[in-house]
Amino acid sequence: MTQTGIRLAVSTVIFSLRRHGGDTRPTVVLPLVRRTRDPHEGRWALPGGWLGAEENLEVAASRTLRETTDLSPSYLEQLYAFGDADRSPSRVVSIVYWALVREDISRTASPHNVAWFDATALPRLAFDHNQIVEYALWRLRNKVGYSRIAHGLLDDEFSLAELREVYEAILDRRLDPANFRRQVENSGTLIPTEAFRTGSHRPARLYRYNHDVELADRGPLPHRVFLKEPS
Amino acid sequence: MTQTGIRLAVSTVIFSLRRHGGDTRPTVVLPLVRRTRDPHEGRWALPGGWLGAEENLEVAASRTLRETTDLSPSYLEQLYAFGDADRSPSRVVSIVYWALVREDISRTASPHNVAWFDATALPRLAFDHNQIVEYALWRLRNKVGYSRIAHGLLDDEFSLAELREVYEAILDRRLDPANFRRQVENSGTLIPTEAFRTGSHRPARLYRYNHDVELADRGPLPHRVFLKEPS
DNA sequence: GCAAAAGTGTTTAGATTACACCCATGG
DNA sequence: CCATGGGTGTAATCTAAACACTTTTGC
Repeated sequence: MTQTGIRLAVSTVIFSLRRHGGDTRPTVVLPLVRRTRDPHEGRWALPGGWLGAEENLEVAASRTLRETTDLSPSYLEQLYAFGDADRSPSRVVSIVYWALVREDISRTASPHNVAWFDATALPRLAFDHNQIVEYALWRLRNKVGYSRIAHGLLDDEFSLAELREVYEAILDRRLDPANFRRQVENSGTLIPTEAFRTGSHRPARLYRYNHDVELADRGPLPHRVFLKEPS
Repeated sequence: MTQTGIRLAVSTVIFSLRRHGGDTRPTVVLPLVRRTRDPHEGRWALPGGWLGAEENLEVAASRTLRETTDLSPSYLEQLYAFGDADRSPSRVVSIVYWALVREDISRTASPHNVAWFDATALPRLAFDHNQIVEYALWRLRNKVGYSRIAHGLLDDEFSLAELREVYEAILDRRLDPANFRRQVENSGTLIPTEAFRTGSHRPARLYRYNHDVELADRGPLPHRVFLKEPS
């Protein structure tokens, strides 16, 4: 009944946003860690680590994420368990999470073995991590359509244009500002504040997320009714 | 670097349909296995077993499912990894799959420590298996709305009424036959045959699933969802 | 013929889309 | 005043839902 040789790792695909030029549109970026030992020494890999003997999975994801990248996520959800026998020289089953980090937090200095990459232009990563990131990106794009996870990439207060930019960065297409406004207004997830984002043109009202509204699917516990997902 | 005391199990929530009375509507049922040893001796539990040292996760799910219930699924998908430290007296992380089994196959004699239960009226199960079944049911209900998994509970050829009954059993509400017909016809997933289901009233045309159409969300890897024969 | 399910047609309400247009600000 | 993004209005289109109606069988 003893099980030998199978080790359990927990890794996380962390998404954030980054504006590369001066005031260009944001793009989806993620932090990777350069491996300092075999296998795949020198390659970039997802942040992660071994599951502690008495540690819950989600706690392990938070811990390894913090230890390797020094980040704390605003959203964390299990993605998938990857366990093919040949995905690593030794037998490793990885429980992979995915997370969102606000742009300002992801801008703090990273450990020097950590670097941020554009999510759509990754080098060849260690193990099966390219596939894992692809799946996480698919889930992110999928989920932004029927939940309010986009808020996990923004500050407490934000303008509708800023929220729309998050959607546009994730979905990689432009959205009609007028229709976008109505959609989110009708969703009841936003509370208007009295503050405005002042800048080069007409000030934009700032909104705050309505925390009374139920959060979407953080795993097996919540109960939603009947939603649609694109295929 | 060694990891001690954490064992990896693979379990599966298996759904099928059962007509209880003479020609009543089908309900969703699932097979459970009575535990013959501690912990939770005597309680009903999900079929499963330990992950083999060189065994892929999906293969382990198929194998343990076959070994404990003698069933072969028409659909198999990873559900979630449950790993809370206190979910079992010893540390066990369970990779849970969920599966569909056609009604005729589920009617074959089960091993005598296996029994079928109505999915909505379960006794208190071993470990956290009640929660797991709840989540699998939620996923099934969710997924039936945007994919064609319902076909996994039917024979090769079926009438629209039979397909609708599957939806109604899963969603636990009646659907308008006229609108249901149009929806599935427009989805392009059905191929009409020249056969008819003859019975007490006007014969109903039989349809076949269009295997050219891609199914939604089958997990991260480019693998097929509908399994052919027992693996 | 009658009952009941198979199958078609139509109407309505709501959501999505496209886009015209006004508003408010910095410069 | 002008350029630009903020914000509103509206018509066309698409979809889901409700339900009346016709068709075809067993009895």
